[in-house]
Amino acid sequence: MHKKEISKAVINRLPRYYRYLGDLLEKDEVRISSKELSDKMKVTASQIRQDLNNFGGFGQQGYGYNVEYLHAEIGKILGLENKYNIIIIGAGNLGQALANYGDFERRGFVVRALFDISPELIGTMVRSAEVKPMEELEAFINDNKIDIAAITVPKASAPIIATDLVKWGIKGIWNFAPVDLNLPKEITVENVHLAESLMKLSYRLSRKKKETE
Amino acid sequence: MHKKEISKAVINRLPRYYRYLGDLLEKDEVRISSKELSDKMKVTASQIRQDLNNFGGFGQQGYGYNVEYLHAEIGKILGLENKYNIIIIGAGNLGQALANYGDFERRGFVVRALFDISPELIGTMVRSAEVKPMEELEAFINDNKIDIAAITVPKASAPIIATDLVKWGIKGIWNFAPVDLNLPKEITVENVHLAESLMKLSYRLSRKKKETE
DNA sequence: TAGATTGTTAATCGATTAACAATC
DNA sequence: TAGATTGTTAATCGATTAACAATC
Repeated sequence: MHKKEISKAVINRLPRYYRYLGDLLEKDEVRISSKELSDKMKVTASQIRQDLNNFGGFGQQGYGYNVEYLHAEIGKILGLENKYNIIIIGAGNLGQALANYGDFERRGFVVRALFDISPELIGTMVRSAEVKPMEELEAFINDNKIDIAAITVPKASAPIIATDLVKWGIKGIWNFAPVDLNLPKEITVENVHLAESLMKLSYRLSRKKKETE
Repeated sequence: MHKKEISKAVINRLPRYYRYLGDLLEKDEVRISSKELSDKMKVTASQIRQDLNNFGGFGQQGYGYNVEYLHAEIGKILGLENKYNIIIIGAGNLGQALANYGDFERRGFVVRALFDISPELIGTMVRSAEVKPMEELEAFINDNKIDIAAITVPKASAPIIATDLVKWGIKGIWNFAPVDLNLPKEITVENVHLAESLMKLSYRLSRKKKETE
């Protein structure tokens, strides 16, 4: 028997729920109703309840949801109870920015090393991770239990490197290169296409400009 | 009379069409049918035709689409025929990474300055843009025609800075802080939530792991 | 108990896909 | 002209919202 597949739209919303619940938790809020949360997040209460009920009944009639409990449960759903070892391929500004962002580590994502071809970068430290030469990549993956590789290299090299990474056993790829990686379906690829994000902004700006003309 | 609003799903796909057409253009491809493009992009040909016809009939029966023409038209739709002046608030690694990314400039997005509070950064150059003190922000916006402000400051300061930016006339915000900015609806905000992207990756990884257990 | 709010079913809305006549 | 492929309408599918009985 097949458990109903969770839709992509729902999954996309989960991290945002998690963030809002984390914020409430920091403010020592104990309980919240779907209605209150819906006001804050500007989505319908109905959608919140539908989304959560894909995973289980986390609330209580007449009361609402316990903030701490719901936060923890969504964290589990998102797989945040696991620890993830990350390597970053490409130690340019973006790679360094990712390595330096301490919030990831708080959530259990630990950057183990960066890799680059530039001799000036090799050997330097970014936060607590070393920049290593690409030649050591395969061995490093073999010797360490690496879960995720972030790709921040130029467009042209990204597909080649991705193929290598998969060959060497990487299962999760966080891709920042402006290209779609065609990899076996058992590999999980999450894309961050900054240029496309900027174009969406420019679309909306230029359309608003046209409206007022 | 109201022209039918273009759905968000369609707009989200436009930059990807634009990218694929740009790639084809570089390979000197002259024409492409919705079927061929659908094979490459792994979406249905029907969706491609539907999406494009929201904006006009760019193709020709029996022939398909002229790559160069369609690329240019989508560029116009996305507002890429305009030039955009950008400032970056926060000159940390991420801000510097954005300023250094030359591809944006090629598309008409020019970084005019970065702003930061850190004395070590102030006065330094990132590519062709200077890091200036936050005190000069208001004057700089007044003296230059700034279209977009990228926010790469910590979560706590982001909403305050965003409010100031709006007060000083900024209409477009590219927000990298992990917070939702509640601004007047005439302000266009495009969010890049890296932590949420990483959580989506971890969700999918941990679910695949469970499946094989 | 009475009031509040969930969990869930049913209704609606919107987006995607299929089909095909129009036409290059 | 015959073949190919668009533009567009109609059918299907999926996601969101509304409604309300269940129940804390």
